[in-house]
Amino acid sequence: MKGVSYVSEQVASERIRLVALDLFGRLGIDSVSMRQVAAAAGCTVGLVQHHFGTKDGLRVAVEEEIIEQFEFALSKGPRDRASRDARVQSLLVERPEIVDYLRRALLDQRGESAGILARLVVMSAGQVSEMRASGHARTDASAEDQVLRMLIRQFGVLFLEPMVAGIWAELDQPETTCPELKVTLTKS
Amino acid sequence: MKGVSYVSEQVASERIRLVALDLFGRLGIDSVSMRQVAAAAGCTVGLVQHHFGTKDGLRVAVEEEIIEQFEFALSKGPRDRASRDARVQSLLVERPEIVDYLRRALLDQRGESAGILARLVVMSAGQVSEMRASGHARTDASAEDQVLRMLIRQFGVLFLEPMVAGIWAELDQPETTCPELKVTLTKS
DNA sequence: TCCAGTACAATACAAGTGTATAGTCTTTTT
DNA sequence: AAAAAGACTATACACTTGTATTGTACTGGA
Repeated sequence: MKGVSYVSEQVASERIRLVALDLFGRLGIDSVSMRQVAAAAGCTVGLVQHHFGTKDGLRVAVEEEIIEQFEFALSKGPRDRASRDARVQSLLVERPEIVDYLRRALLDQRGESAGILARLVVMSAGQVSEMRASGHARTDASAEDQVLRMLIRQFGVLFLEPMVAGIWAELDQPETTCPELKVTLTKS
Repeated sequence: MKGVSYVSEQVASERIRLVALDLFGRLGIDSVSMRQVAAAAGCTVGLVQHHFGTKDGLRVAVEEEIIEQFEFALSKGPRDRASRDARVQSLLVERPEIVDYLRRALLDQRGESAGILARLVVMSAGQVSEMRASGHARTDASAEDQVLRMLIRQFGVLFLEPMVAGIWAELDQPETTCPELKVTLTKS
């Protein structure tokens, strides 16, 4: 046991999982190599293999981390819709890597990463049926609709945000790529 | 000049460009190899190189195709907002590969593919300023707002559609991955 | 006829990929 | 203390990647 413990001095396997989640979310799984992950985690490729076997094993571990966070946010605290939404929302705001990762998973549709979406849908469906049973949700609307609305309510804005931000970035500093835009906008 | 002309018997460079746009949009540029493009176009890698130089050259050509389609949709026909929106909308509906490609470009934010967004923003800004000048748009609102609204109006639904469809797919056939969901949903 | 230019194919190569294997420490267990 | 287990490194291998190079067939103009 070490006396001093820096933030970066966690157990290595956890550090690897965290940087992998970050890199996967920012760049996409396929665009991130095992060696990049190892370098970012400050270890060698062999150690990543030792802890997670293959790259797909690392992906599974990363998704497991996400699922755990969701389960935690859903299980603790009061069970009404507003409270739960707030907890999920604060999780997503505090950990944007998760949003990035899920956005890519949702975008890809196909591929192994689609599985995590199924699990989140299952969790949301479980929440909806529980809220229906406990009187926190109406029972005169279809459960599918409520699930979809719950997902859109929680992810919609966060998924769209980088897209809108990207457009805004182009509007704010268009002179780097297209000098005439700024003029057009300011004069009109 | 050939007497018979099948649909797949266009000039090869055009065929390559079209299948590249399709593959890039569906799988992402990085996930598509030159050899995949060549195979899908029914030629060899050498020919792709011959026509487009590098993979980045192919990407530029693909984006040029998209820009041309937009310019055509914006330039022809009546110039009021409703007509223009309808033309752009029908372009995007008829060619979903373009939507797929732009969704990825917008999602990636970084990378060379961000450039095409800048060009589309410039085009939209030009449209807005023209509509302001010709009285087809208000001048009491900010031009930035109008540009953003125009982009969201034209792309928003199409960008979101596959994501929502993905969630719906999980809701419709969840028994493949999670048997208990179907029960939960139908009984509640 | 020559010949220059273009469309296309075949192959070769260096770099990067995931992963298997073997080895060296360090810790824990007996 | 001896041994088993785990953390971690180093290296090698087969494969894919983008691209450079070279060669072949066909075209249209001189």
